[in-house]
Amino acid sequence: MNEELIFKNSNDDFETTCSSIYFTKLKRLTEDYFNVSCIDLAKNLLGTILVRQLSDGTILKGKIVETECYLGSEDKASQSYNGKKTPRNEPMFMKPGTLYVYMTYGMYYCINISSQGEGAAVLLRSVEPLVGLDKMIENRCQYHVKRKRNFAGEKIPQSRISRRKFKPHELCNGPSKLCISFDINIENCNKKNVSDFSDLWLEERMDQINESNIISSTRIGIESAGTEWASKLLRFYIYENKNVSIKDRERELLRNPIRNK
DNA sequence: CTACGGATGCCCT
DNA sequence: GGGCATCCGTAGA
Repeated sequence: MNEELIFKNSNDDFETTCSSIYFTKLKRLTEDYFNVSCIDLAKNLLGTILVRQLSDGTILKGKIVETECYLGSEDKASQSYNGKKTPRNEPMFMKPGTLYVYMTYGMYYCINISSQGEGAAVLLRSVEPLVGLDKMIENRCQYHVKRKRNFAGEKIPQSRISRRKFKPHELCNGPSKLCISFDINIENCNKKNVSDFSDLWLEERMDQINESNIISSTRIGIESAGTEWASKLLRFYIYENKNVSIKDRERELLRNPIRNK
């Protein structure tokens, strides 16, 4: 549609297209935007732009392409199930638009945005990188440097770390990958309200997003909550977007049998 | 391509 | 002490 800009990375094989979003001043989402039901917010967030300003002034941008709902008291998979309120999940109960960042598996973060509804929040699962890909790669690489070993527990030689390459769609295709790429952690983002925070905010979408290109699917990694809640369609993603962490081919077929054959 | 196991630290019971 | 809204490398098809 609009003119496209080719982004080049220091790696030769690393390039991606980026729409004119890079140049456009988009409207920031204000508090009213977040004061809707969890499911509405999860769908509305698809296509909106996540913007992060790092302490050194670097701007990172990405389009939200995958979200999940955690409904609150009734939802067995939610940390706020049964009205459970703890120091950790308090942001889920704060006013809509509040960021809830928590640590999982001892080494990863996830970021949520609270919505209307007691204890309800939307998990941001995947983002399509648009601006600042170099910095995102650096953040992902540094994460490995910090660990000084790979995930098999072997030490990684420095030379190998610097050679590690990321394709654009591998940078933020998962809740914790996006937190690493965007340098989001508890200390710098938890409990802030996205409608009034200078380091992280959201901007209105330019894409046409509607029921025809949203896939509804089951949530990821919550099987232990039991089949009833694990099978509810509370995950939403943009159809045919490469940055989605896990695709649901069955649901895509149901939605669009002709296009998929 | 999918399946699987291990890392790792903190929260909550 | 159990479990976790994950990720990654390896093994095998």
